[in-house]
Amino acid sequence: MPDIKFIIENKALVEEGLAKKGYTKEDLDIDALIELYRNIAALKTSSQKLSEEKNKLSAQIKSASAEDRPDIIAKSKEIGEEFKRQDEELSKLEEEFNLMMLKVPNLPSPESPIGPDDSGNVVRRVVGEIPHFDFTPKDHIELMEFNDWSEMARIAKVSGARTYAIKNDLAKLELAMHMFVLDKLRSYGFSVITVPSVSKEKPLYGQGYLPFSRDEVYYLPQDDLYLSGTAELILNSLRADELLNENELPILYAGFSPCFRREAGAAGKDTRGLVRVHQFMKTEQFVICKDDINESEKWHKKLLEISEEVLQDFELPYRVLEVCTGDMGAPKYRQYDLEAWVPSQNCYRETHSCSNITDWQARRTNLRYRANADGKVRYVHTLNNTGIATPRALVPFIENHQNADGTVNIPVKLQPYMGGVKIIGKNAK
RNA sequence: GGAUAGAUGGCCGAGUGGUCGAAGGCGCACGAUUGGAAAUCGUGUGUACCUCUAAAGGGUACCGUGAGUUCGAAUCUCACUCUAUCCGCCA
Repeated sequence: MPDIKFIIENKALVEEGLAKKGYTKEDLDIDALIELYRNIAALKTSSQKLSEEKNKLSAQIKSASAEDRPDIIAKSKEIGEEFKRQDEELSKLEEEFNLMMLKVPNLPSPESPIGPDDSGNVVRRVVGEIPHFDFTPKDHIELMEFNDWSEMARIAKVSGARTYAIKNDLAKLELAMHMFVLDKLRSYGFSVITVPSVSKEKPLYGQGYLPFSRDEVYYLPQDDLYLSGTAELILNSLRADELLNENELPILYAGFSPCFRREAGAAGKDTRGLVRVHQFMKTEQFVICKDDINESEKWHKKLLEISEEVLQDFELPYRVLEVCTGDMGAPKYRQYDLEAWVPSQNCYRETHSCSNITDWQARRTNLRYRANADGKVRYVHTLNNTGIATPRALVPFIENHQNADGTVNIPVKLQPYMGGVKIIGKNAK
């Protein structure tokens, strides 16, 4: 949701950005949007003039003589009626305009690779050695069964498809990963915060989930609430409508929450195991910073660096993908994905998604700050990145670190979070 | 679930029909004072939009949200939302 004035003044640029993101004129008609805005401005001017006149008359009434008074009142009433008519028309147009504005995506960074879909994503770097096993490696499901780490078949009976129940050392590992990442984020100055998984509707618009992908989110009609797909949703609205002091920035949150996704568009994909489930746990990095593209790009790099460090500490081979314009969601200015190596699938799978949203969400949540330099009020920039998301991250973790006897090595950095244990599994001593 | 109370500017808080964008305080900015700072004193300090513009200026709206009464609403009426406290229940 960029500024309408910016859209008018930079129409060519905006249309170019929309095209890069794969928008056609049918998706979003910028000319119609601008036309609508012009109509609103004209009507507003006209109705404000009426209001002005009416106010002037009202002010006279108190001091008017007894014989003038009825005339003034009558005139004022007349104007009032015309004003009401125009005002109603104005509300209608504004509602239409606002709905349209909610559909305007963020413009992509000039640095972002241009492409139609995920085929246009660019590998920026590949880190770590892909393991070569001198035995036949198990996939993560086999490892779980072998070590009595899960109840996948039974939980499907209870909770349906795409759910998981893991136990014993694997359950401990899942929680240890979050504790490890939360501690790391705290050391970088983030406030650790646990947040709810239910949300009212408004924050979904604030985040930019709505009006774009309603199918993806669980809805609780009895309470008119939604289940959150990520703590980003909650953190993005936590400070909504506030006017911050620049000295409060940047605000760094490490948010932990259970997350829920319907996976409506993923039918048939990753149906087994821990890769894609309806409910998972995520530690999220969320940053609120100044309205300065250099500043937010700096944070974007920093967030990426932190999650790369997580994967390195977990001793996982991974690659950094820069997501192309056509594969980015509407809110995003620039996006990197991290993908960790999954031996059983012989490919990299996404574990982290790191986005600079610039001021797009802040405009929706009305989150602003007063700049020290000139005292002006500006929208903040927001950024988000996965800290760690489980159980998905367990998949590359246990597959890459497995031994011939079915045990799994715990990387040195994580051992303190596992009570000093170096190897887990039924054959471990 | 039951019962009360409340929602005003960056924050706190006054304000029961026109002189209220709104007292006072805090905060913030600038200035004076000081060797420097604190304290003190002085001055200033809302947001959004429209119009005009080189700049200034002019105007409209906003006191939780929505409707209503009135020539005129922060103030009166109605509905709703949210918050706090107490009781009950509860991980």
